[in-house]
Amino acid sequence: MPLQELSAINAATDASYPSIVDEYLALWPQHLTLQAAKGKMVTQEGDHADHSILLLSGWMALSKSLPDGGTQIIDIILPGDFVLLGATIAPVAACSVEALSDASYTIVKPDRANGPDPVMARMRLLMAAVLVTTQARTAELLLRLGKSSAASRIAYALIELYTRLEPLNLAHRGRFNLPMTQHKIGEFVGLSNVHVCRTMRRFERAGIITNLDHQDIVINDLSALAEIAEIDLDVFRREILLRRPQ
Amino acid sequence: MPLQELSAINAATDASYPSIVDEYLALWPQHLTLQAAKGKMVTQEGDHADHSILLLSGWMALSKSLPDGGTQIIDIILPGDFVLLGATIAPVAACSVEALSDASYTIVKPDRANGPDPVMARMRLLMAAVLVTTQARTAELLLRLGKSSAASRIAYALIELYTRLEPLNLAHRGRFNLPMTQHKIGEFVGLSNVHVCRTMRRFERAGIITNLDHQDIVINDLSALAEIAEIDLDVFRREILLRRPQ
DNA sequence: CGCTCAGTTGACGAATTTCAAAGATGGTGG
DNA sequence: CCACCATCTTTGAAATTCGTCAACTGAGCG
Repeated sequence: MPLQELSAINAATDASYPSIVDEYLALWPQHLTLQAAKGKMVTQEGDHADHSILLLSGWMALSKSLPDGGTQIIDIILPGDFVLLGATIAPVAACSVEALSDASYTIVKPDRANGPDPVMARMRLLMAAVLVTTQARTAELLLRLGKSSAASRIAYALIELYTRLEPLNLAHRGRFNLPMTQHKIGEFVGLSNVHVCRTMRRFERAGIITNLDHQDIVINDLSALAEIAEIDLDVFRREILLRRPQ
Repeated sequence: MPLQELSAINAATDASYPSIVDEYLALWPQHLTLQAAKGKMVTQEGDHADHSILLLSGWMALSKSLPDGGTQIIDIILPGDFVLLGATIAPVAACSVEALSDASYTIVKPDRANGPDPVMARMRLLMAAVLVTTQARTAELLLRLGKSSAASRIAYALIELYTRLEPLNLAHRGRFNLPMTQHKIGEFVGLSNVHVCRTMRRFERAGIITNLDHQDIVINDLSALAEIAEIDLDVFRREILLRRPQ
């Protein structure tokens, strides 16, 4: 990736810390900020892990793989999201975590959230809020993989990402940066890269989306996309978006 | 369902309360036991709900539906499992809960687990343990729906259920009661009922499973099934099974 | 310039769904 | 007890969706 784009991404994400990140960092002033370059596996499935990751900027993917090599992305992680890698009961990562773009993050040890201290209680509440929405997203993705066509699933993925990026100020007027190859998108929605390509080209020829230089996507007709995805946008926002406690 | 079988099921499940249920009920002696007849929707997607369900006996299914009517089962709920219907932050059920067999359950209010009281802390730990394994199962199912063939997914589902039922004393020597129609199995693994039928008949003709009167299933060759499902049974048990805290 | 990697497109084949019809089963009411 | 009914299972045939293979293009980078 050219240095120019890199700094552009960082500028955008630095400016967009969601409020939950601010609050977390305030609750834990001693935090350490870590960096991961695009493509780096931050955690491998099976690794020992009893901590969580709080993503500060950039994109990551939570994924699982079959022995034969097939990989499924379970969830796309955006700034402000927690990843619960493992619990004290089961200190083994069930999923891999990979940086989809250059990213920065911080580690959350479980002892930061277990205890009677009111700061810890607040931490628990913040993390619970993120985890509930993560579960909701995963369940929704499962529904899509089980019951929807290729076009519907891709339309759904684009809307999910756009809807989540908008309140983070990472998407404006339908346009956002999508740091995923068609192969990765396929791993997310359960399709081959070839079929992802065909379907997105069809959307593009229909004028529904525009694909600028394979980095930026523009959704020209959100309601058309929502119809293909079988989404009621209002309901969707209510269910999928992160609600900050209190 | 004939009365005979009903009492047989109840006898089996009554005898098999997992230890977590015992502990929960001891922690909360004032609990109320509720009943749900087979087929009853205990909770509808979209309902107001800020509580959890603890299943005491029988089977339930957690599911989501598309507007066009397609339904995907997100998770099969067995005795001892919690269902987190909604959080205080978002008191709306993201999923429906349906009784797959006659079942008994109890409601867990959030105020039973939020607080500094050591009993509540213990409750939090118990619930967290169940929720972590639930998430692990959901992620694994997502991987299967995205990347596996029909045969592999069905083999996987059978092994998942068998593996979970065994420590509950609800499965013995490969045999267990499966209170799901082929249509429901299809909703679980993302296939049409017709293809579920074809695939299971193929397993049966290969001698891998036996289907007794459409109620009881016998896994004759677990390792063959594991190979089809691309599962390492030891790893699988470690990752998927409920670990009780401490 | 030549390399690699990602996107694009066509042709073909495999996996799965849908449609349709024929058994099987258990429950219900006469 | 029997007849009827609804639901579930089973099987075949046709249609559809999607994956694989293969070739070509274009952009970025050394």
